[in-house]
Amino acid sequence: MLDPKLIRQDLSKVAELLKKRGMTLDVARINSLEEKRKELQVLVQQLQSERNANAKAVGQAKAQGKNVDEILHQVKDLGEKLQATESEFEQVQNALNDMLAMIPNIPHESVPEGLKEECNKEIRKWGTPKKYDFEVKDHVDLGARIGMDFPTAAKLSGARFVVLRNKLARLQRALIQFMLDIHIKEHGYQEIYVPTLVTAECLFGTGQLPKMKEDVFSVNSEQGFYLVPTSEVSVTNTIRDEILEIDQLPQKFVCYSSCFRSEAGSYGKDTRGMIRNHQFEKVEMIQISHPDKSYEVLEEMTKHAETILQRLELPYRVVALCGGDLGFCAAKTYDLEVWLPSQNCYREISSCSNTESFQARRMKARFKDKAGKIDFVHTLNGSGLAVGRTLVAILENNQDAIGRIHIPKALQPYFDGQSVIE
RNA sequence: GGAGAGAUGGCAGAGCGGUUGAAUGCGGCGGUCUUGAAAACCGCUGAGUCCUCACGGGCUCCGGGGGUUCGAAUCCCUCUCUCUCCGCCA
Repeated sequence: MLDPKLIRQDLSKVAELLKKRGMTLDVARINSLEEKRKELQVLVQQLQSERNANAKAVGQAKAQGKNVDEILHQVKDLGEKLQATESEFEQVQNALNDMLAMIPNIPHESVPEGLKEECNKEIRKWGTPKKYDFEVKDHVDLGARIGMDFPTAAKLSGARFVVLRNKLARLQRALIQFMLDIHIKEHGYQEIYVPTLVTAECLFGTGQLPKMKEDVFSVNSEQGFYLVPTSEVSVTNTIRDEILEIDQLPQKFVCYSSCFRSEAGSYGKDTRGMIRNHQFEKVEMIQISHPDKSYEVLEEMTKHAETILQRLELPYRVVALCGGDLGFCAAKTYDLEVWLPSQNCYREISSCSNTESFQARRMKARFKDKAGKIDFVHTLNGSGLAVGRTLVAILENNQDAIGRIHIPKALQPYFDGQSVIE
């Protein structure tokens, strides 16, 4: 959520800045609602003040044993008037809040201009895609022989799921452990385990609701749970409604969890394989940062994700997303894209974003500085990494002519010291 | 699943229809004292929001929502969560 004060004071500037995303703000409607809001709020508070004064007068009169009929008569219809005004005010306020909740974050000034994917800016590249003197297979073909089982997954749950058997299941688990160990031991993150079934309130906090409702699965339960599309939802919401002491910052969490996405709106996209499944595993980094530090943190966190790819010897590039490609909450995002030989291109494997105070404001996550001044924290999140896609990348990049998979050195200790999946 | 108890400021804990945003204690901050520290004493110490250039002033919040009332932390309804006992269970 943007700062309501900013919206009030400089709406045209906000509208201008949002154009970078290709977003058009309904300035006229916001202005007229805002005007009404002000008028009604002043009126409501005036009436409330009157009511309070009267009630106090009654109390005092009674204490002195005086007759109160006269005061009571005077305030007879105040209640009704107040109630009517209050409900009108509430309506306007709700309408305004609903609009506010749908406005995306303002892009950082360093975000590349442009609305299309092609406008994303390559920041750096690491590694060189291998040359293969044979026809490369994609992960589906490679996986079929060694335990990647889509037919069975389809039997269980339908399209966009996978069953991993035997060594592939083991490989996935090794990757999770490997990533967690690096982030915990080398990058200083604290491991955290969280629920993957959460309330609507959490999803509002991290910005998936109300606008991105179609992307998340809701559970048909009494409690109205949702399945998290990323553990960012649960982890970031741990600080909802909190006022942290300044020395509690930064908070660095790493969390492994399953993630669930409905992938509505991506029909026909990546239908083959395990690039875009309804359920996938992810190791997620979250940082709760001081506002002054959050852009340093973003750089640092991106490097942390890169470390994993480097250790796994997977070629990748870092891309700064352009305005039009930014997620709803993000002020700035770096995507890490890993080389996939079968597609002959780089594909997203991690996304690191600074949401600044956008999520913090939605969830009232604040901190208190030394002087006692309270302000919103900045929240950042980054995949470190998407495990399923990492598995795909390892299979495809490390295949040989006879379809064996060579395990990267750094991962071998997590894989019983084995170097090959035959 | 059954029976009961509870939810108040950073924490502990009073208040159970009127001038209480809330006694008291602890903690925290500032000061006096001290070579320094401790102790003692004094003062301050919740969040949010609206109007205002400002000075100020108002409003909201005692787990969430609704109701009764001129007036609710206090009464009623409802939901959530926590605790105790019984049952069941990975």
